[in-house]
Amino acid sequence: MIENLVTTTDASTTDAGTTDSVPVRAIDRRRAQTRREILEAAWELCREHGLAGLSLRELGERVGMRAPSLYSYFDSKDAIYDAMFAEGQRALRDRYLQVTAALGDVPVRGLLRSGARTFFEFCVADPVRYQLMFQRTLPTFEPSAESYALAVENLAILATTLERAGVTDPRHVDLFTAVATGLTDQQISNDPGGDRWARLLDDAVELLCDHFGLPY
Amino acid sequence: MIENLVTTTDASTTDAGTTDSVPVRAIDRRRAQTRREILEAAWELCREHGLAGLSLRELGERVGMRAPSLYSYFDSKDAIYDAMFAEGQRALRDRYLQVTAALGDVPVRGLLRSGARTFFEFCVADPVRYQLMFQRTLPTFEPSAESYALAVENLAILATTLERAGVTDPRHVDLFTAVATGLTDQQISNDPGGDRWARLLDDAVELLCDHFGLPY
DNA sequence: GTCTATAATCTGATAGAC
DNA sequence: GTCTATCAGATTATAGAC
Repeated sequence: MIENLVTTTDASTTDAGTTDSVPVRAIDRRRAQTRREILEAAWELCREHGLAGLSLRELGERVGMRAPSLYSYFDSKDAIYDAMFAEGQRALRDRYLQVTAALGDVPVRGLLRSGARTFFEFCVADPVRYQLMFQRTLPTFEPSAESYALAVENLAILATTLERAGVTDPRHVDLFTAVATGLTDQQISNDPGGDRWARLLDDAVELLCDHFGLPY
Repeated sequence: MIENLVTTTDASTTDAGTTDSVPVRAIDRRRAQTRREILEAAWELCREHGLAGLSLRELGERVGMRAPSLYSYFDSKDAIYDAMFAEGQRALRDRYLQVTAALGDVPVRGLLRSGARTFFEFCVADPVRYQLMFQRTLPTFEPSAESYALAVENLAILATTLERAGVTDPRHVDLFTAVATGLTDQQISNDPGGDRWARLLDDAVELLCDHFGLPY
């Protein structure tokens, strides 16, 4: 899923050489592949032991290497969290763009409905990712400037979608995001695996659209 | 604040002896006082280093004793978290009861408005407490049966308040809680110390009341 | 790039003297 | 009840051989 999610914040942009470029690029590809494997294992471990329960020993073991070898791929543990954060933001962006591209001239309420549902399902699908991306729970970790920029980009996409739908009042924007995250949060915290709040999503969006005075 | 919050889950119910009962009770009081001091220091440290950043050595140092001595007051680190969780639930209950007692025959919308604001302000006042009470972020910690019962009691108080206001549809109850937690969560995560979402609270409640068809 | 070895430090928890 | 000493690990991170 999400095949072309590269996750290389540093491995690209240096493949301009022409001579010997084939083996070099093969090595880069291998390296990027290993980074992906490490991150995939990191996600697994975080789902098993909680976000803060990630250990480099166990992570190394999971990908078939010793903990110190991980430092060939990431500068620190927080750098791994940062790559995961960025990966999550990219995945959300791809999901947003994919959905908004599929909908051509859908009515504005449908736009907001599917926007809210896209966010909701993305978050519910992986609570640990949600925790990393949207909640301040790891005291030491703070996203890098590059990763933070991805988060800002996603907020911009959201704002654009709302604007396309005719929601321009900042208070309305904030209310919309609050309702969406509230339903999401309750679903994750109080009915994991269920649909108790998911079933309220469309009604909530409709209610907000009425309040905003949007056309049907 | 909240003077009579005793936090003794185990220290009471054993003061039936008549002979020598005065010094025994004095010792119990001293013990309970020390427990309170430990918990107060634990809150402080969690606010400084995050919920998961609590360390028994540092906690002992903060209250003027060595880490092992803490085991005279609490069975384990998780027992400390559990006492904090219970303390939070009791504080919320006291706040609820205090507010609903002050309002006698207030109109139903006013009841919901102040109920939502009570919850909102309680949570925003102490994000770490909010995290401990309402978010699953400490992998090892799970509230004890007694502490969990306090949480259930608070949910019952909330349900009763909503019912008093005429909100009986379970979907409406869930929507109300989702909106309240959504505003709360956004305020804590994206505007700590500010009032960006606090200012939307009354409008949101009014919107929900309209939707529920409640009288003014 | 991967390894071993280890630094340096932290952790929660226990034993037993006093 | 408090202490010291310690268990039995855990942790991230680095040095240096290969």
